[in-house]
Amino acid sequence: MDWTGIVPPFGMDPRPYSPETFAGFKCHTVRTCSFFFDNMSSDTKRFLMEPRHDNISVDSFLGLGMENMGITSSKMDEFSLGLDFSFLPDDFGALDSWSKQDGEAGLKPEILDGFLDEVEEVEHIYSSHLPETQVKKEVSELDGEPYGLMNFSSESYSPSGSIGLSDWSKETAVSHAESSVKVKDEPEDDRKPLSTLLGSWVGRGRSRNKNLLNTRCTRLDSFSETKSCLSYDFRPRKEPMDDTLLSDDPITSSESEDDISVTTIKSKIRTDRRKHHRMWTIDEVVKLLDGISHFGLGKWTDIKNLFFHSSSHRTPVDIRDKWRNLLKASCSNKHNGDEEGEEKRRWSAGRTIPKDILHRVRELASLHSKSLCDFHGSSRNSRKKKKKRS
DNA sequence: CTTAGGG
DNA sequence: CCCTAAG
Repeated sequence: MDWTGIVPPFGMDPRPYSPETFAGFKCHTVRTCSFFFDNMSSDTKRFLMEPRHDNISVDSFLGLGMENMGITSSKMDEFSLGLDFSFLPDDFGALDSWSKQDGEAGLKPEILDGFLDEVEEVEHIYSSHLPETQVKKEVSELDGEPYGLMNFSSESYSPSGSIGLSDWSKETAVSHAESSVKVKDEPEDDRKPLSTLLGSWVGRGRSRNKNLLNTRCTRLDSFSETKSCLSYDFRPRKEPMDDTLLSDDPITSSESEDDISVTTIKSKIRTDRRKHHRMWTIDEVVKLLDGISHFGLGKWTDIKNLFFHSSSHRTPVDIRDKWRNLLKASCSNKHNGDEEGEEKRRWSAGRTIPKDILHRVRELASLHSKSLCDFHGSSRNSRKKKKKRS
């Protein structure tokens, strides 16, 4: 097989596994199996690798072949911590009955659905990289297998329509094939080491570009790392979402994933990693102030879309919080007589906000009838905060 | 979903 | 930065 253009997960060499068998079914050829395996989502891999037990360390699998990439196990810990396989049941009775070619007994629909989604994604990847004839050939090699993995045609279930891991994989594959990961209109793009990047991939996805992505994570807010959001979470944070990619997705959510199953399966393993703290730059603050003067107070989403569109971080809430802090600072800092240059220097040290900025803050605040210095901590006789919207 | 407010 | 309650 020609490996060109086929990108193994996370830059791993595609061939270290060479599993003759895995997932309980035999592979006709190593290359078929290996390819199939590599392009499978991690969830599916694990599902197949560990049909009965849920307590095998993910690291032990993910670490496979990673040593020669200089990825330490501690870094892999960071990576694996962010993964949530909770959508899989604790016992894999479904698979057991399935393996006995019993499609009915003990086969929980939601489990099957989830698994079929994965299979679909595998098929998706599969067909996206191979000529059709070759696909059919390869698939037919698997067809006769006892588990009949590929026997489930895509019409045997309603496609979830979720963007899915497959799309992300394709995206990544393409980018890697072109040996250039495009970061669109993100000037302050700071490339992070792989460990950090992995950490970003698996961090909480919630509220990241939520206004753009919520179509796929509908009603799953509370479960940041559920299956449906996995693909969402899996994106590098620095990578702004491609609007075209989003908009051309006809089906907007995987509502079929009923809350009950998600809720019941929801894991206790909630990796609660905070978003990386990003210092606000002067430029960002200026943009924020410009946004407020443009839209007025409270139009955080508008401000975000117009002035922070290229900043994939900085959610409307972030912007609002920053304004809150600026307002507070403008109050406490209003009796400051430092000269300009000194302020700028200290700003870079993260200490003081330039006076002109605070001036604008106060200006805007008074312009919008926002009483200054009425924050809880600022004055001891904390007045009631009265807000007036335009 | 978007905002406001508290932590 | 996070979470939650309100519209």
